[in-house]
Amino acid sequence: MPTSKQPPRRGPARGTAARQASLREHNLSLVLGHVLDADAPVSRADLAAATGLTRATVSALVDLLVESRVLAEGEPVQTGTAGRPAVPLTPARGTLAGLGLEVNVDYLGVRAVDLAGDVLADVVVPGDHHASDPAVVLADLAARAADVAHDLEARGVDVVGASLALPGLVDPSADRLRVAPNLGWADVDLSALREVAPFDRLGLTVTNEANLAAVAEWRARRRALPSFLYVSGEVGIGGALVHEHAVFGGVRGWSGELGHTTVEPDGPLCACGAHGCLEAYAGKDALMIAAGLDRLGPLVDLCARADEGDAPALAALARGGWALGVALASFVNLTDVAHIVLGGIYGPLEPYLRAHVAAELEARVLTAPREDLVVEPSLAGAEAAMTGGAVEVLRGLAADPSSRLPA
Amino acid sequence: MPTSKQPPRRGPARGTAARQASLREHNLSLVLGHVLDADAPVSRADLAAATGLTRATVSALVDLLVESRVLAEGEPVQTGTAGRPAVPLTPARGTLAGLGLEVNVDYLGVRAVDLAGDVLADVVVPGDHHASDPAVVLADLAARAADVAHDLEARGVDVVGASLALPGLVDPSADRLRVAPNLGWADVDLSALREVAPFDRLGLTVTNEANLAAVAEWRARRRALPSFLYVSGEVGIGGALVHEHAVFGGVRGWSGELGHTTVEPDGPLCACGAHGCLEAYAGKDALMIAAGLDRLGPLVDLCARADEGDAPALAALARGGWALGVALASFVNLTDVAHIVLGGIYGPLEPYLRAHVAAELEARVLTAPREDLVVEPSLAGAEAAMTGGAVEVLRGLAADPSSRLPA
DNA sequence: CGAGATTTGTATTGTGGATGAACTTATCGC
DNA sequence: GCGATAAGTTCATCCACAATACAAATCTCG
Repeated sequence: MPTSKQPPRRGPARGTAARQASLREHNLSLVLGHVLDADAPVSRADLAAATGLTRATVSALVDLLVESRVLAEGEPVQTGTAGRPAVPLTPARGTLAGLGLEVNVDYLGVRAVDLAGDVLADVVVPGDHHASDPAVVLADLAARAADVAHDLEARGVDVVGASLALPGLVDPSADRLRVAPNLGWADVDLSALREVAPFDRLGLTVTNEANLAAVAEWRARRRALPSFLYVSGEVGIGGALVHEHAVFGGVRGWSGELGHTTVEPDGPLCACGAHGCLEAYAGKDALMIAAGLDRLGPLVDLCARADEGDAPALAALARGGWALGVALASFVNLTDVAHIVLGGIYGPLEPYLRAHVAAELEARVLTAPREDLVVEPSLAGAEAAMTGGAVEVLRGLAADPSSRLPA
Repeated sequence: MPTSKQPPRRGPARGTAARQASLREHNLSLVLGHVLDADAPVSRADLAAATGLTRATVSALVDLLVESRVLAEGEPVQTGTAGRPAVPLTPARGTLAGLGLEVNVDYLGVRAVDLAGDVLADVVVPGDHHASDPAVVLADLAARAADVAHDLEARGVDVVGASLALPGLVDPSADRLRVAPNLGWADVDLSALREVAPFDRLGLTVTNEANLAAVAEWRARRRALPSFLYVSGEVGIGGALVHEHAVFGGVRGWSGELGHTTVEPDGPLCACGAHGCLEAYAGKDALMIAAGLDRLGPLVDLCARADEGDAPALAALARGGWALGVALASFVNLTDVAHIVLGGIYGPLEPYLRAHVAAELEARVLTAPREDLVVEPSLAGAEAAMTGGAVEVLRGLAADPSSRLPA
C-alpha cells in the first residue's frame, strides 16, 4: 500500500507489540471491511456470522463505527422470514471523504469520494502542463484543493486525507518526485507541499499515477478482482500489479515502468536513451507519429483514421499492439497474472490492439495452452487516478478506523 | 509465503477475528523473531525494550518458548557492568528441525536444519533424472526422507515439517506439478505423496526451486537483505523476487519464469515454442552448445575453455551475459529492485558474465545514472533450494510458535 | 387472535492476557 | 559491607471478547 510505511527492520518478524487495544483495532477494521465489501446492507448478526465474533462484540464495534459516522444504520425492513427484522448497516454517505488530486499533462484536478462511493466534489481543469513550473502548478492545485475541502466541511463532511497522483517516479522515502518526463519535471521536493494549506491539516501522500488508477479499477470492479495488471497507456506506459487486493508498489516504493521493457534490443531510440523500449512502439507519441498524425493531437484522430482503414494508422496500431503483446508476455511469465486491464489511451484503442496483443500472448506465454488470460479495457472511468487517490485515502481509513473514533 | 494458504475472500479486509489468544500468538512470534534475527544472544530485558512489551510479559512468553524447546537459555555471563547479569537466550540447537527436499536434474536430496542454522542431516544422491518416472523418483525421495526423519527422532530431534523443491511450475491450489521441462515431468499429482510416510505425519509443501533457493540466500545474508532478485540459472532460468523479507510468489503461487522473457522477438527458437527467450541464449544448454561443448557436460568445462581464451566459449558467455542483461534491465525497470543475486550456474560464471550484464543494465535501467544497482554471485552454497526448504519450514514455525506449545 | 417459534440485538458475568508497580536476585564500585 | 544498578518475578488491575441469558420484533399455525 502506498500509504503504509513501516520503519525498516532487520528480520521477518515485523510489527509491534500487540496489546488489548490491538484487538479492538483489528476487529473494528475487520467489521468495517465486511460492510464495505458487501454488495448489500448487512446486519450485526450477519457480521457476527461472517467474522466469527459474537453478536455482542459485533454490536459494540458497530456502535463505535456508527458513532464516528463511518457506518450508517438504515430502517429495519421486513424480509418475510420469521424473527426480529435486522437493522441494515451501510457505509455512511456524505460524512467522511477522501481527496484525490492529480496533475497530468493535459489537466489537473481534485475529486472527493465518500465511503459509499459517491463523488462529493469534482474539479477538473484542462491545461497544458508540458514543461511547466512545478511550483506554480502545485500551488494552483493546493488552492483548488483548499476550496474543495472548505466547501465540503461547510456541508458537514469530514475530509480525512489527500492523495496526489503524478505521472512519474515518486520516491516516498526521500519525499520527492524523481522524474516526470512528460511534465518535464525532475527532482521536485514534495515536502514543502505538505506545509501548505490544506495539506498541513489533511496530510498528503504522493503516488505514481498508474498505481492509483489501478486502485480505481479495483473499486470499479466492485473489489471482486483480487489480482490483475493495470496498464496505463499515455505518452509513457506505466503498469501497476494488484495482488490480493493490494498494489504491489515495487521494491523501493515506485515502479511499474512497463514502458521501458525492451522489445527489440536494437530497436528505435527511446527518450530514455536506450533502444527498443516498449514506449518507442506503443506510447502515445510513437503511435501518433507512426500514424502520420500530430504528436499532441487528440486520440480520436487516430481512431478515426483507423476506422477509415488508413494504412499508416493501422500499421502503427499493429506494430504497437505487437510490441505491447511481446512486453506483456514477458510480464505474465514473470508474475502469472491472469487478468490484464488496459487503461489510459489503451482503453479506447483496445478494439484496434486486441488481436495483435492476443497473438503475441498466445505465442509467448508459457501457460497459454492451458490457462485463460483475460485482456480487457478499463472500467475505471475518466481521470481514474483521481478517483483512485480518494479511494486510497478511504482504504487507509478502513484499515485503521480506530484513528477516527471520538475521544 | 508458500506455506500460508488463506481461503479467497472478496475484499481487502483479510484475516479473521482477533481474540485474546491472538495476542499470545502474535507476541510469541514477535519475541521469537527478535531472537532469531539477533546477531548475538539477547536477554529478556533486551526483548522487552525491543518489542515494547513489559518485562513481565516477555518473561512469560520466553518461558513458554523455552519449555517448548524453541529457545534455549545460556549461562549468565558477567559483562563487567553493574546489575544482575542477563540470561542469554538463543535459538535452540538440535531440538527442532525443518526438512528440505529437492529433486533436480542431476541429484536428489534431503537436508535437515535446526533453528540455530546447523545442518543436522544431509543426504545428496547424484543421479540423472532427465526423462525419469516421477513415481519412482518421488518414492525414492520419500524413503530417504523417512530414514532421515527416523534417525533425527532417535536423536531426540522433533521434525516439524518438510518442504520439497522442484525445478518447475508448481500449482499449490491444484496440488500438482504443472510442468518441469528439464525433468520431463508434466501434470504430476502431488496429493498422493502426502499420504506416504513420512509426509503423512510431517506434512509437505511443494515449491518452485528458485523460490526456495532465494530463501536460502536470504538466510545466508544473515536476514539483513530485505529485497533482492535471486536468479537461478540452470538449464532453465528461474527468478524469485524477495520483497521485505518475503518471497513474492507470483499471483497464482508459482512464477518467476525469467527464462521466458523475450530478448529478441525473432531470436532463436526456445524449447517453449516461442522465439528469442532468454533461456535460448543464457540457459545452460544454450551456453554449452554455443561454446561447442556437450550439452550435458559439467560446467567447469566451460569455465576452463573461457580461462584458456577459447573464442567460441567467450562468445557464448558474451552473448549469454548480454541477453541476461537485457532481460534483467526490463525486470529492474518493472520492480526497482536494487540488488541482484546470481545463483545456480551463474554463481561460478559470474566473473565471465559480469561485464556484459553490467553494460546492458547501465544502458537500459532508467535509474542507472542515479542509483546503485548491485549484482553479485550467490552466497547460499550448494543445493541452495534444499537449505531454503528447511529454512522455510522453520520460518513457518517462527510465524506461529503457538502451534508447538505443549498442551 | 394468541401461543410458540425464530431471529435480532442487548445486558451481565467470566476469562485470558497484557500492564504497572513492587519485590527479589545478582553483580559492580567504592 | 553497602548503596547503586540492572534482570527477572510476583501480584493486583484493566480491558476486550466469550458465553449465557434475556428482551424485542416478526412469522406461523391452530
